[in-house]
Formats: sequence, structure tokens, C-alpha cells
Amino acid sequence: MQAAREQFFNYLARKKLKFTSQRALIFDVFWTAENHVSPEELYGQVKEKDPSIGQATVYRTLKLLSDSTIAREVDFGDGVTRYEPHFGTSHHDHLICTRCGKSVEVIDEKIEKLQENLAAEHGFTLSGHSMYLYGECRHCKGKE
Amino acid sequence: MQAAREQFFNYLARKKLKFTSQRALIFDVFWTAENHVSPEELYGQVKEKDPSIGQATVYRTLKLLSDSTIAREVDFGDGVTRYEPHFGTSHHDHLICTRCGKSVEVIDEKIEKLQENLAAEHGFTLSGHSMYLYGECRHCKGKE
DNA sequence: AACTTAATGATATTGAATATCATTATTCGA
DNA sequence: TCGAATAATGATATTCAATATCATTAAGTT
Ligand SMILES: [Mn+2]
Ligand SMILES: [Mn+2]
Ligand SMILES: [Zn+2]
Ligand SMILES: [Zn+2]
Repeated sequence: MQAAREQFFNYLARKKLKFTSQRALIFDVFWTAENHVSPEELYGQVKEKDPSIGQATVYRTLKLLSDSTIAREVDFGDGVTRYEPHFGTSHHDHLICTRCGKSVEVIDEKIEKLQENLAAEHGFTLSGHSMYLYGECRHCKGKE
Repeated sequence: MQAAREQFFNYLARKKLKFTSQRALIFDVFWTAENHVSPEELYGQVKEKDPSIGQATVYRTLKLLSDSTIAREVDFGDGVTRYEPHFGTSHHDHLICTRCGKSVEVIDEKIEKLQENLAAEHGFTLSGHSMYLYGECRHCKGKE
């Protein structure tokens, strides 16, 4: 996806930050990596392409991607922060199997609307939310 | 609340665990502490009553309270796990001010129902969920 | 009281994430 | 195109919450 890469470039320019080869590589690997990748996982993949890259740079770049709304942080409650591509995708929440760890991206506009209303009832202006639904998937149900 | 204390006692007995003076003290302090306390905060309060108590015991006891459904873990996204009394209270979610950190307990049965449906549509049997709504409270809005 | 078993507290350790800092690379104006 | 200015990098140290280890102590049981 060239559009996302360009948005990253523009974001860096706007903030007077530099477009380095490391950031380019990390972006590319992130963009083609499987969804919901952790910094350590991504670091492993990036190192295969360029072993000289530092772990801290991966952490730093993921934060930049997050700040530029190209990526989004997700927390499945397993102790590590994960990142997913956000550019060109619409908001969604997650349904997670507590047995096998599989996650499904879900969205319910009615819920989104009710969240807004609920916040407004308490005088809050909603800026975001996190919602994770935990349960057993079709395949794990009834096992063991 | 004597009922919660008794439930804790029963839980320990059922699991063949011991009702120690430390657990009694930690329970009491937890029960009268302000809502959404972190282990470190609680440790500080417990130490005032008994300076010999170890930090690890506070962590361990909070986990026990959680396992016995007397307490519930909450995660406001600030890097520490917090605990709230759960015994005798009904399920609720949280609305959090991103400026002052104030939290409000909220519940919307329509949302709860829609979450069930959403999970079912994907073949999941829901066992729980976490939902946090972030925004600006009445008092922080328009400040600075 | 003796015995079995779990709990405790001090301490070390883990693991994710961030901070520090000397060196290197990028940007941009001359 | 060349520097000067400035940001980025990678190695490393550090932080912080949480857990593991383990010798000693205390509960529960007979
Ligand atoms: Mn997702
Ligand atoms: Mn609460
Ligand atoms: Zn599953
Ligand atoms: Zn506020």
C-alpha cells in the first residue's frame, strides 16, 4: 500500500522528523506482517531483513505509526501491546477466544451509538473506547 | 460487610487454604479502601497497620480475592492493575476522564445484550468482556 | 502436642517498555 | 554540492509492575 507509506512520510515531514531507512523498513515489514503483531515479534521479522536494526527503533517507530494514525495499539490482555494497521480501515473491536487466542474483528454500530449516549448522559465527551469480548470460539467450545 | 469476609473465609476453606492474620488484614483494608486501588497503594495502606507485611502477600491476596469473585481486576490503561470490590455489586463498565483520571461506573443493559448477540453471530460463547470509555469529563472540558 | 501443609517475607528475577548517550545519518540552506 | 544543524540510531542501562524462589513461620488437623 503506497498510500499509507506516503501518509507516514507526510506525517514525518509535518513534524520535522526524518525519513530514515530503518523507518522505511520497519514500516514495510509491519505493513505486510500478520495483524496484531507485538513489538518483539516485529523486531524478529525486521532483524531477518536487517540484523543491524535495534530493538528500541522498532518500539519507537511503532509509536510513531500509532501517533500518525497509521497503526493502532491493541491490548488483548496477554501482557504485551500489539499493533494493527489502521490506515484505510474502519474502527472495529475484538472478539477473543480465551482458549486458542484467536481474534475476530467485529463492529456493531448500535453499540457505538449507545456508548456515545451513555457517555453524554454523564457529561463526558467521548474521545475513544476499548472493548474486548472474551469467550470460546466455535472450535474450542466443548473441547477437553 | 461481614458477608464478603465470610465468603472469603469459605472460599479459602473450600480450597484448603489458610485464613491467616495477613489475609484478614488485607481484606479489611481493601474493603474500606477507596475504589479502584492498585496493589502498591493498598500495600502502603496495609503497612500503616502492620509494617511487617510483605508486598508479595498483598499481590497474592488480591489475586485470591479476584479468584473468589470478591474483587475484580480493572485496567484503566495507566500501566497498573487495579482492584474493585465485586461481591454484592453488579457488573458495570467504566467511563474515564483522560485529563483528570476520574472514573465513573456505568452500565447499559442494551449494550450488554448487543455484545452477547454480536459474539453469538460469530459462533462465540461469551464469558466476559472489558469495556472502557475514554473522554473528557464535564469539569475538564474546555480547560487550558 | 505433634505433624502436615500452606503462607509468609525477603530477595532475586522476569519481561516489557523506556531512558541515556555517544555516534551516525538526514535535511536543508548557503 | 557542501556543511551545519538537528534528529535518529543502536547499545546499553534502567525502570517498574509483577512473579518466582526459598528458608522460616504459622495454620489447621489428629
Ligand atoms: Mn484488529
Ligand atoms: Mn468500578
Ligand atoms: Zn478458540
Ligand atoms: Zn476530568
